[in-house]
Amino acid sequence: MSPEATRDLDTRERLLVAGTELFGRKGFNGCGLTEVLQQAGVPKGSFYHHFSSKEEFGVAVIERARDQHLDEMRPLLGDRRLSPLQRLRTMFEQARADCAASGANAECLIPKLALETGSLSESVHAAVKCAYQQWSAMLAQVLREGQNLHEIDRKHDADHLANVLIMLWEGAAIRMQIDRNIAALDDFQTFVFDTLLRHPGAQSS
Amino acid sequence: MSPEATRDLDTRERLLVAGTELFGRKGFNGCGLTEVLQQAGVPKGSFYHHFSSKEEFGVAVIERARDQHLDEMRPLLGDRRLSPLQRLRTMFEQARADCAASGANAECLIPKLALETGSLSESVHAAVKCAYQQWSAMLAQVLREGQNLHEIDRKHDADHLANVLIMLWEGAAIRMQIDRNIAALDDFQTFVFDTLLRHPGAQSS
DNA sequence: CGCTATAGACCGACCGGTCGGTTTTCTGAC
DNA sequence: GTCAGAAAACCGACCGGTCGGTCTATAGCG
Repeated sequence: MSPEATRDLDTRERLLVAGTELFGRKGFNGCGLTEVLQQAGVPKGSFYHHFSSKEEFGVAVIERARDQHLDEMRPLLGDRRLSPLQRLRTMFEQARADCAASGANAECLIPKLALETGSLSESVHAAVKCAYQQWSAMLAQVLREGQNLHEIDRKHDADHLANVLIMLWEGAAIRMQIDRNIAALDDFQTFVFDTLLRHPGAQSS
Repeated sequence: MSPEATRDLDTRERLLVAGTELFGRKGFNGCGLTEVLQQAGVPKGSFYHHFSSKEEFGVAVIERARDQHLDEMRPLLGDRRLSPLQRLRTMFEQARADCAASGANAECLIPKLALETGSLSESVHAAVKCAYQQWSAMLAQVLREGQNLHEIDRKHDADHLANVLIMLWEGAAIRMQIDRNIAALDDFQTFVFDTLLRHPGAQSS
């Protein structure tokens, strides 16, 4: 990487890191640009060199969170040393651990920002929908594998089930944020892995 | 009711109606007081006679939505002419119809506002938790009845299941707001009533 | 009349964004 | 390698507008 690219990414990245943390905590409209800039240590003129508006910045924060989450999910869901069900469990346990450590992860941040800014722009809308589609597709693939191996109950259509799992996770994430503890995520894990996905006759190991 | 009380409630109620609609659409921080006042046709001095701050107003909006939702749920979940499962189905179908008609209902509005204002005050927090506890208790009671009648699968603990249903509904509500259609709520219905709650051997009618 | 409720001008703070100036980096000519 | 000019990136004072809240005056009511 050339020096100017390093400089460019450094400032921009610092902004995105600060935006991710502050928008996650205070919301998009609840946190002014000034605060983001202070935390990132970037003056206003620099900000507008990189992003044409706060809204474009918000889209970039969402896209970054999405891509990071996908990068995290991919190796976990693709780990062929484990069975499909184990891969799913590992992935959700990692997500739970992320939430326990920092209070939120991309799957919590993105819908939160989307709800708040949903009436603003098509860019936000498109970025969020893209995230959901990718998450859903990845989950559905692993679910299908598990069903084919008789490890996961075939009662539910895999695509439908993937959507349901994401919705349930989002609901649990809301409760976590409201309750300020991760009990809801534990409920999610228990429900999904101990009963919902359980194949009649499969071992729980 | 005395005339001044009518007068008092009229202005206050107009504010709460406007707040419910605008906060639901634009969020708490995304919608300024001026806009609420314009829609309600209430001058600023009057607003501050009834509410000491925007935050207190937000809490009142949440509490009103919660109580209205409970008032709506109660007769549906308590209708003994129907079986427990049918009562649940009717209630969620009514909620779905509310969302289809107006874009949201209390169960969508409350977590949305809670996420946005969660770092603000204990009052919001307390009001939201109270809502969840009441919804959950009501659902759990009906689920338990259905399980006792072998109408609803006993695989899941009723209290746990009530929490899961609420989380799943919240997740579906988020998707609805993001996708701008109610397909996610239909997925919720299909999943919950056609598979999840179905008692092995029970008729679907 | 006294109290409640309304009315709206006003306040300082904060908002997102603008814009002229400065510094740093890059590029091509010599 | 040096240098001059251009481009990229940084810098922060400034802007008009909006924000939530204050406060004095007035209207309405019993």
